[in-house]
Amino acid sequence: MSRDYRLSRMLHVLIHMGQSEKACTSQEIAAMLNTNPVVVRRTLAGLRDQGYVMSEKGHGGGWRLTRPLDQITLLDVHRALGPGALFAIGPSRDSPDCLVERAVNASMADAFARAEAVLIKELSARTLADIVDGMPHVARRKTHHGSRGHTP
Amino acid sequence: MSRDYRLSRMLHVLIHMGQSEKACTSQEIAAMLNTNPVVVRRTLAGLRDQGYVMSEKGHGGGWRLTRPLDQITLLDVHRALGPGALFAIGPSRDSPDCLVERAVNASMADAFARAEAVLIKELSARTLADIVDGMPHVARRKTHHGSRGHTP
DNA sequence: TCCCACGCTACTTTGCAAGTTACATTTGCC
DNA sequence: GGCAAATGTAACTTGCAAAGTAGCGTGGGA
Repeated sequence: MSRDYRLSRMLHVLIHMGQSEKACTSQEIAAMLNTNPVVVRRTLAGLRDQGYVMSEKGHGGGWRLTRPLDQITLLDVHRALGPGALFAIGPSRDSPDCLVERAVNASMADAFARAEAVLIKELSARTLADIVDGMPHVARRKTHHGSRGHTP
Repeated sequence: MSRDYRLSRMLHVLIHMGQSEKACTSQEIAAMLNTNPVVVRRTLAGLRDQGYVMSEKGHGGGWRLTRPLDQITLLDVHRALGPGALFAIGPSRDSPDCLVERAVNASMADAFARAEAVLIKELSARTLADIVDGMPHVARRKTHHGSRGHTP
């Protein structure tokens, strides 16, 4: 079962944006993430619509953060990416009228809801600035990406 | 992103086995889950290998529980299904040398680990018998499945 | 002996998000 | 004004892991 790497990727990208003076183009971000510029635009569109980034067309255009890193939580980003499932495991719907299936799904839903509550709490308690603060000192000023772009 | 319904399905099936006097065939279980008998055998093989069910060939053969429902937890079943991901979201590996990516993944890993710990705790604290106890009284004795098999 | 039933391999199909192509539109630079 | 940089978005293709399926082997009870 393939995984959803969008959250990790966007957190990565947003921190780089927060540390850059100029706008980042979709092409540059695509190179950073080993993907296609169109995929970058699709993903960032959600963050733009929720107000965390803004985009500009034309020369010198690209993407910029709209607020400081300490005002964006991991939960903010997760939610801006849209209603994707948190858990890979879900309730089956083979026999909706079956009382056993209902009871099983109810018990699972309760267990998963508790775990989700913890995850939501954890994600909302961390900002992008916290992630930067957790990095080695030298890295805060100059991340791995030099003038020659992201290391493949 | 498709979901993994095996846990829910197996919990469903195991409870029915626990309430049945006779063995359940792969064909019967497949009908219950709207799937193919081969898929049922594949999935139950893991539970058999871990000792929760046993299988018998030939007339009157099929699958049976090896222990009472109150001695099987949701975690037991989950683990018997093999190393599948709990979360749909994962760490990206676009730039393994990038310090930002590492910091992002470390922060996410910590948050997800806390949620996973809660889920593991919840799943290990519930048995299949607890699920049955949570059902309406009449349903405990005679679940929806009558002599004519599972309702589609 | 026959048929029930599991065991398992090998191959095909499916679902769906990413990948890709293509084109429209905006915008700053020269 | 022309050109190139850059986003926006539709439409189509691709990749891939798990389910679906066909087929055959083997054990075992009637």
